Amino acid sequence: MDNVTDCCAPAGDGAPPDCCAPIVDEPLTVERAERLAGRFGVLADPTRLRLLSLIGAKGEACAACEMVEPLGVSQPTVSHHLKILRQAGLVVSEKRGRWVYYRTVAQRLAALSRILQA
Amino acid sequence: MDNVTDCCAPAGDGAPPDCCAPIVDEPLTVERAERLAGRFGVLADPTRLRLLSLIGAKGEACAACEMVEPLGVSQPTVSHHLKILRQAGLVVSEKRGRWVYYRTVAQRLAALSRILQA
DNA sequence: AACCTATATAGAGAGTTGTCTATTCATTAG
DNA sequence: CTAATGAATAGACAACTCTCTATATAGGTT
Repeated sequence: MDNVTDCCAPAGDGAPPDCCAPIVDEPLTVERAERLAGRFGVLADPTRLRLLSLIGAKGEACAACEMVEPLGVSQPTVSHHLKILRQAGLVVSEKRGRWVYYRTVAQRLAALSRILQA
Repeated sequence: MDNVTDCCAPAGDGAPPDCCAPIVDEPLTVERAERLAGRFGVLADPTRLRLLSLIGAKGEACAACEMVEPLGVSQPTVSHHLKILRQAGLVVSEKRGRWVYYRTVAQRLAALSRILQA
C-alpha cells in the first residue's frame, strides 16, 4: 500500500507540519537532514527523473507498454525505479485490465519544491 | 572560480531558458535528466543539507570555525562537501582575514524549487 | 483449466560516493 | 623570516546504488 508517511504527507491529525519550512530558515536536525537527503536521493537518478517526467507529461502512463521502450532500459529496471518512486509517494499506481498505470502526486512534488524555496 | 554554468544560471545572452520548466510539463531529454539528477544528487546527502541549512540560517558561516564542530565530521569532510556545494553554485565563498565565509545562493535554490513545481 | 503476458523479485557485478587519516598549500601573525 | 593555523588535496576503504539476467508471481484470456 505504498509508504507515504513522511514530512508533508497528508497530516491525518490536521496539524500542518512546519517540517516543510525551507531548508535555509533554520538549521536542520540530523534526523530531518537524513530524511530529506533520502527524498532528494530519489530524484538524483536520470532514469527516475525521466519516468517522473514521462508520467507527468502524459498525465498517466503504463509501466511496460509506455515506459520501457522510450527509456531504453530493461523492464526490471523500470519496475525497480517505479517502486522507488511509489515508496517515495511521488507516483501512485492503479491496475486496470492487465496493465498498471501510474500518475504523479502533485502535492509531493510541491512539498519538495517548498523545501527549496529561498 | 566555481562552476555555475548550467540550466538556470544567469543567462548571459538574455534569453530566459525554458529549461527551468517543471519536470512534469514535458518528457525530459536524456541530457537534461542527467544534468538535473546531478543537481539533486548534491542535495541527496545529509551532511551537505545540514551545511546548506546552517549557512542559510546564519546568513553567513565560516568553514572550520562554525561548521566543523556542530556537524561532527572532520575538517576535510566539511571542505569536501563545501566544494561540492560551491561547484553546484548553491553557495559562494569569500575569504576574509584568515577564514573563508560562505553564503547561500538563493537564486539557485529557487531554480531547483521551480523545477519541482507541479 | 491451461496458457500468456505484464509485473515484481532475487542475486550479482560494476561503478560511484562519503568518510577518514595524512599531507600539502597558503596566508596571517609575531 | 619563521612559525602557526585555516583550508584544500591525496589516497584508501567501506557502503551504497544502478543495471543487468534469470526467475517467480499474478491474474486476465481463450
